[in-house]
Amino acid sequence: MTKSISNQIRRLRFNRNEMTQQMLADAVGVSRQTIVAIEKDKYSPSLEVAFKIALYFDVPLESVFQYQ
Amino acid sequence: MTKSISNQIRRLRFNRNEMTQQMLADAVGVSRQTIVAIEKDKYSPSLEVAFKIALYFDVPLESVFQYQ
DNA sequence: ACATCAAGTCTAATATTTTATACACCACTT
DNA sequence: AAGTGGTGTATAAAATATTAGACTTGATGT
Repeated sequence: MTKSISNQIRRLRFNRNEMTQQMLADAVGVSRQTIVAIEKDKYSPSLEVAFKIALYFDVPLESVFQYQ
Repeated sequence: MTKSISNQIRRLRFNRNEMTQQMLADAVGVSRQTIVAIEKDKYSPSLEVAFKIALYFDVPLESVFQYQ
């Protein structure tokens, strides 16, 4: 029953314009390492970074990140 | 244009069962200080804590936290 | 074969969030 | 007047997120 956070960032990147981690990092204003770590589920981001990513992709936060 | 995060936790607490900060903290599994700090916009929470709060109130994350 | 680019890993430093503790303030009750 | 409960504040410590740098690997192109 231990819930965890998953995300669709990789999918969104490729659906977008095949954008690279670096491009997304720049667009969102974080480092590439942050994108790598989140994609690989090394840790969950801050709410602020989560919102920035959702805003960039222009989708609701819950379609980027799932808590289950 | 500097966006920031606001929240409706206080409103939700009172609409719910007039629950106290301590009750919410216990229900969500964080300290009361965390609830105080978030309510007072001292910092924005982790995505995980944000999800836990939304889950507890049984509302979408975006109706607890707004990024604007 | 060499160069380049995207992605993954590692480590160490910095920044931010979370906790614990203690105390002050206000409203309410006895 | 004294006690209680809910909230706000302050501080320092612990935990977690973020950054920067260097290096590796695989794929692709010249």
